[in-house]
Amino acid sequence: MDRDQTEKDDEASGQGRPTLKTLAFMTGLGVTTVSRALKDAPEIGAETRRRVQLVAKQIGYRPNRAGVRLRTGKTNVISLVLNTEREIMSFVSDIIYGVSEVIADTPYHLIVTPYSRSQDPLDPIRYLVETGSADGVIISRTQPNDPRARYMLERGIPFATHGRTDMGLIHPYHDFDNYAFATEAVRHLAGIGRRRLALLAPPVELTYHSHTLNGFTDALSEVGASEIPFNTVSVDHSIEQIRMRTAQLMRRDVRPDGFVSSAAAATLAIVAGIEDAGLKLGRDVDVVSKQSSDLLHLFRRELLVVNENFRLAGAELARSVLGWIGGATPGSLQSLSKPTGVLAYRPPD
Amino acid sequence: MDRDQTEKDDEASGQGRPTLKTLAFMTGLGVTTVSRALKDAPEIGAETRRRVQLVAKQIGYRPNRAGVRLRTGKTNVISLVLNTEREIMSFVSDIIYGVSEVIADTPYHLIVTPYSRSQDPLDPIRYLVETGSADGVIISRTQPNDPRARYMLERGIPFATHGRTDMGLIHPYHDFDNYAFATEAVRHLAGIGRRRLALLAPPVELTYHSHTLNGFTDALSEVGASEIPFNTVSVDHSIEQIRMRTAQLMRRDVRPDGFVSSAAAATLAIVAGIEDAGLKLGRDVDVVSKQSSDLLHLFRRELLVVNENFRLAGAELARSVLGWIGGATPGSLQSLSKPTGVLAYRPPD
DNA sequence: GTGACAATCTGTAACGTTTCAGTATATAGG
DNA sequence: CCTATATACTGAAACGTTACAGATTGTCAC
Repeated sequence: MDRDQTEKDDEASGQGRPTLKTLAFMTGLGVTTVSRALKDAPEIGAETRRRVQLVAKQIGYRPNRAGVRLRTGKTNVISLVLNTEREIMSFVSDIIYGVSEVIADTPYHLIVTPYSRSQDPLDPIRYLVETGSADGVIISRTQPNDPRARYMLERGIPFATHGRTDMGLIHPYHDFDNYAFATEAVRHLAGIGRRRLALLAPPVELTYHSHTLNGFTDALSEVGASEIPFNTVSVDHSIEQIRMRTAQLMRRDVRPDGFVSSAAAATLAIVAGIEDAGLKLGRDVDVVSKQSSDLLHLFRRELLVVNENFRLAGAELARSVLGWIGGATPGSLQSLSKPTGVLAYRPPD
Repeated sequence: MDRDQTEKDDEASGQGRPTLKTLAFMTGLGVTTVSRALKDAPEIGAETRRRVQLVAKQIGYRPNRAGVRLRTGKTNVISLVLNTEREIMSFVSDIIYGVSEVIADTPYHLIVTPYSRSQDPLDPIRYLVETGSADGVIISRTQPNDPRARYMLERGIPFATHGRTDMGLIHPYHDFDNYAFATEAVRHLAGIGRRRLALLAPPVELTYHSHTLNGFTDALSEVGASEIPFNTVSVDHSIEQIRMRTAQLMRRDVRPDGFVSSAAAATLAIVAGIEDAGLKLGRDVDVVSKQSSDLLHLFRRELLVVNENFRLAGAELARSVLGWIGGATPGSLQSLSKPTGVLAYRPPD
């Protein structure tokens, strides 16, 4: 009956990962005190605080995530939700790096939550919310009336969207100014004498479709050019389809002498289609394209390009989510990035 | 003094997420029994087991990850460790999707652990291992003598490498057969009359550098062609540098009439460099390139390409790690993928 | 010397899970 | 009828953390 209290402390100096108990043992303090000292609670003596923090640093103490998560519900996780087949390749890579960059010196981890073909985009969101798997969520492929944003807004879970919604609801977002992109593209094409323009737009269901389209048509009437409809394909279509449709279009009597393309890979297809029809880029037709990495000018010197920085988008989105988690007001966490360093430039003939 | 026992059960039917306690309350069983019934433990009656599992399914019970992790140490997390600036773009995206595909119907989550410029590649690994943040790890940019693999092998944490090591240690890996790629490339070039070949190799420190180089030189002597050294740059160099060096090389007296390139983006730069020097692809020189998405043939019809499937690599790597976690022997979890559907084909003049 | 009060520190309980060491109940063996 | 033994279930403890409700000092006013 007398051996029960000496063994109670469980060899707190053991070789496993240090815990609060280890620290308590080493400093001679209680676990509670150590816990509070580490988070600068006010009722801990200044010297004690310093002492605890010193020891903690020395032995490389790191709070156990599972312990914190179980006790507080805080996961220290940001989830990036991605569509497995429709997402642009460079987007995935750059946005991940952008997010990483921002959360690097925070306790946050980035988890990637994919959803695949034919699955309801709401599924992964429901999963995350129901299982409380993340403190914050980043979604892309945002729609004007986005059920995911609505859902998360209702449950009060912090999130940020890549692209805006149009539901009269306020939430953090980061968006590229596709309206500005389209207008600048059209103006530039008009400036070099192009009059009949076609737009390879984003898929209709996404918000930036209308942004792009509005910019395109507004600028068209501003410069007095006309539109050659090209809405049987979007940037979501396969390379082959876009190529084929472009070739078809270019063989018509009234064919475009200028293209505006919302994605780099699609632009490759457009150019291929143009050349399939026996026409020449820069002579018969000019193409302005968005790109996210500086490669299109290697493809064809004649291409006119505008840069969209996905890495920046990732960083901005991460900042927004963290801001919301940190208590900032959602309305203050919205940002729009202007077409940067418009590289559209035509080499002299 | 009498109100203390009735409230003890904590309103287990409450509206929060269902827990084992909720299930225990609903079935009238003990928490322990429910826990064991859910995992098909032998000492639970057949009917009880079915009943519990039915109720669990009905109310959508999902084990709390933090609870499991705290109790058992199992994180149900696979970590993909990536270099933030050197990783190939399409690699990141495809490998993530490949991994996702495999872990989709497992309880595993994918977390991305980045490391950046000038940081010791061992840092993120140490972090993961020390904090016990993952049950399994996937690394890329594998070196012949890879400290990361050694480290994880020592600590007994399951991992898989993209690319092989050469340390006499056995561990799961997935690799593309770059030796075969290089030999096939050289043979093909020789077949169309090319005699002086240059190789744009992977960075020397990575294992697949020597695989590629060996395949290249072995095939060179086999076909009796000669090498034009081009080792001042690797696929890790910037587009601009590769372009410039290529142009320099092509202006020399003895210049290559064939290139083998280990990466698609680098190939763009090589072609640009060739054209900078006033030469023509397909006439003065041919280029064989690896690619991971089917875009290079759009860039220049004359390009000869071999496909490497990163999505497959991701899936294979995930399977390996899960296999190791599941108790399989590391030696049985190695795979090598052959150059698939070698598209190297020369359009007739 | 007593009471009040601030300043510091501490034990206990709880988050949800699994494991350990049982406790009942029934069945069979002698 | 009593003891073994298998079957089916259960409570308590523990993983590491934080919140709550004290507990122990010392200081100061009166």
